[in-house]
Amino acid sequence: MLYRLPQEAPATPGECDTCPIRRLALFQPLSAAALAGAKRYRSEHSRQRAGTHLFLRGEPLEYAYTLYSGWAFVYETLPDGTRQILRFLLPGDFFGLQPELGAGARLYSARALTDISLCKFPYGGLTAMFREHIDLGIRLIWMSARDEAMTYEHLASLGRRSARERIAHLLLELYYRVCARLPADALPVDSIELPVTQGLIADACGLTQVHVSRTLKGMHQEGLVECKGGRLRIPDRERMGRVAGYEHGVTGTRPFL
Amino acid sequence: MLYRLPQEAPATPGECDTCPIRRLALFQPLSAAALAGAKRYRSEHSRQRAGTHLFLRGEPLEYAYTLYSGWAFVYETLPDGTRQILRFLLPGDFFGLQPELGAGARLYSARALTDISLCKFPYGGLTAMFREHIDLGIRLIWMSARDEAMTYEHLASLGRRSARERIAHLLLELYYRVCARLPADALPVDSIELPVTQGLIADACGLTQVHVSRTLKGMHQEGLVECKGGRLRIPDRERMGRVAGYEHGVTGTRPFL
DNA sequence: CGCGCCGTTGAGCCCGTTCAAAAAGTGTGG
DNA sequence: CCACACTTTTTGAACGGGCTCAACGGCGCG
Repeated sequence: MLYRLPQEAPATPGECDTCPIRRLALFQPLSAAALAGAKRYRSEHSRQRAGTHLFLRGEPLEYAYTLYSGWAFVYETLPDGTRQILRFLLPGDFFGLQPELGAGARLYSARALTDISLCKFPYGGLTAMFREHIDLGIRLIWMSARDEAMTYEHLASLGRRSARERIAHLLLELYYRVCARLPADALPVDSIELPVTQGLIADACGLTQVHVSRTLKGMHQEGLVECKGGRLRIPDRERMGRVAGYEHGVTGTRPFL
Repeated sequence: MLYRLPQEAPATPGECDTCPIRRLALFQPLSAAALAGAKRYRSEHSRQRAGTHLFLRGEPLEYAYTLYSGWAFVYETLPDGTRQILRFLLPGDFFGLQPELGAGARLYSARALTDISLCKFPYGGLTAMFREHIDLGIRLIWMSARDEAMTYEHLASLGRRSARERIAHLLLELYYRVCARLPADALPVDSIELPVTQGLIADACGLTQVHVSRTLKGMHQEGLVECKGGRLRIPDRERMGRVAGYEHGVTGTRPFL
């Protein structure tokens, strides 16, 4: 299945100064001059087909990445063969940075969900890059803080929310994250493209695919969501938010980029 | 309940240059000179009683923290009143950094588990501090990457591990994290002090206190753990690691600081 | 057309929950 | 040192949300 994502490939892929996702990405705070300098810490822009493994648990640490277009995900496989998706990656997301414990081996894996393109940053140059471009480092700190908050929300889901709450929460999150990457004048959109199977939803929510199917059917019958054929529509986000168990007034209804 | 923790308060609390947890903490990479400069971004050293709320969901963002002595935890309370513990905090841990979404309000809460002391960093000065002391920023980036990996492991627990696996995993993690904070010549220790009730274990593992009690009893009968009266002993860490579902050879048996 | 992946449906079971109550610690004040 | 209150842990019995196993239908693709 081929997904044409809202965020099209740029006219000149690999050229940071015209990069359409810079607003969301690591390089956001850099001036044009600084950008030119920082680019040498980046190896070539790379394209990967859907299904490609970007890295696997146990492999040595080589690159950190910025996802440029398409979808990907970070996951862990447990001894019994089950899988837990740890994070869905959307354009602009920075990932693959990991401390050099465990003999410098990857602790988890990452895989392309659609055809993607990404920027690669060799580990060897990272510290130097941050030292040379402090704003990059500061930007990364705040991006990490954002991602941490998002992961905490997932922890609360897996620990304390019911199946339907988890699913509602995940779909709503993905909806908002996708919207945040659309050009402002395209909003609001009625439905988004969602290249995510029920099996993947299950692996992200700590459920079985079978139970996701049943739950999703129930939610569909109540008019809460339409999630089929790679598209997602949430007729009433307010209501969906209540099902997802959002506390009113704090997170608001637009949790994360 | 009063817990005397292994890491005693230092002779001169608040003096960074003699700080016994610097090895693990944010200030680790700084030279003595840099340390003196960086200290002005820190407000006074603060002590709190067990049970104190360090911050609550919805409050404005004021400080980030380094926990100096004692135990604390970060948690979220869901609409139905249940609680999910997101992170246990041990001496040296940096926490409370959060992006300024949600109208600059805290998205989750933090609470002291024992009597604690901590260093407070006003939000207003953080960016300036990182800009002035690049090494601090870089250190924080790597600490965040470590914490992210640890949180991912928790996600995998809540999503895909059974009750006994989750509990084994959590206890083993806490065991190693405590050990990493003991002076090297005190190791190996037979048992550690663990100021954590079954209710807290339940809230961290996404279980009920009742089921934690039963599971822990079973594990005790098999000789896997002794977890009572605020002390934890793990007779056979190798075996415990297998129960926890560690993949051999990657994480090894010593996952995290 | 046939194969593989994805989603649906059904039946039965089990892990962990819920509700309830008692027992065992732990800290406080007389 | 004991009495009392409170928190933590234990134990029992019944329930149920989500899982397992299994089969079938639909759709895209070679």
